[in-house]
Amino acid sequence: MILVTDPRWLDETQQCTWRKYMSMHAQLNARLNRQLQADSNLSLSDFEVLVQLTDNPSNKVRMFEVAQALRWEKSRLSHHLARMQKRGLVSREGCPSDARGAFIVLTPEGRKAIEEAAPQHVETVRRLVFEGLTEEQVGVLATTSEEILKRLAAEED
Amino acid sequence: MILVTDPRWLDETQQCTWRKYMSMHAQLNARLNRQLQADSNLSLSDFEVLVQLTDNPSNKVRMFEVAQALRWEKSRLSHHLARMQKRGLVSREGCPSDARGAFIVLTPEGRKAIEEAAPQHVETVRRLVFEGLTEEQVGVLATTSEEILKRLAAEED
DNA sequence: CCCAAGTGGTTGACGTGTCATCTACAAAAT
DNA sequence: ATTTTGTAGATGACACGTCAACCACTTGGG
Repeated sequence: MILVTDPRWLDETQQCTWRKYMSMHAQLNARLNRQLQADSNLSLSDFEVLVQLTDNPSNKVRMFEVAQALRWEKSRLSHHLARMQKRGLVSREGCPSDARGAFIVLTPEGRKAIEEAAPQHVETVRRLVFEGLTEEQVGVLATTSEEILKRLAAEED
Repeated sequence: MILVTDPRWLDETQQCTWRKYMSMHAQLNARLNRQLQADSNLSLSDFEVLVQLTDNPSNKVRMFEVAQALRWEKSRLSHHLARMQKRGLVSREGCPSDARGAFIVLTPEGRKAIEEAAPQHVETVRRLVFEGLTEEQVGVLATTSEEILKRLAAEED
């Protein structure tokens, strides 16, 4: 029986925290997806793409910029946009200054969709997450996320 | 311009925290999946199922118990087990006391797979997550996860 | 100018997750 | 005993994500 802390393993607290965290996120994510889908016929991914478009005043962004912002693989974005385009949420437009490139453009329906979806979605996030946390807990969540992001970035191949 | 805090929206800090959190989790998850896949040819989901089996001394668990423990939809588990069975990681066995039921059984290959995968996986989690956090931050992560889990459970339809 | 290397984006194959529906059996109600 | 209701699990259709390979264009040496 080993009682000293092996630096290569997780202690009881860490393991328990890890399981709770993973379970929490999986369920939270599933819930948010279901809520969005049921109320607005959008997935969380659709929502994130639309946010990128509305964040930009021209409602028109280069694909690679969206991919960078969301840290999506380009093929994922390509597939996803194809589906969103088929549903009329976005359209594509060539880029004059770089013949390879493509703009993705928010359509009126896309705008309508996110404007209808946002309030309920945000309210769900607020109710499930922030309503139950103190300011300090929110602060720790932010710094914790930052720290992990830093480590992920540092190990980028 | 509204300066008072609207209880139905998120303030700047919350919104920023939320975006960081979501981005962090998405990347962390992707990284863990890639690491497992590359080193052990397992997905995170495979891993979680195998953990359920090794957690039980008989290495044999009823499907609905796994589904409950992981909070997976039964159809998801059914599909996933079909794929795992095809790869030889688990096998199925009828249940004598309930003719509808099925046991899922860890095969020797399944045991070998998780025993090889676990150390590297745990080390990756430790390095990316726990190494950078203080004990207190870990504690807050645990209580935060618990709080959100509580709220998810409370709203269960 | 030309060619090699890089970048923006697409495609196909395949594993994964959800929903709705279905079967077979079990348990409770009448 | 029969009928209803519920539960365990499978299945098919479809949305989603990743990987590897690809095409078209750009860029940066020679």
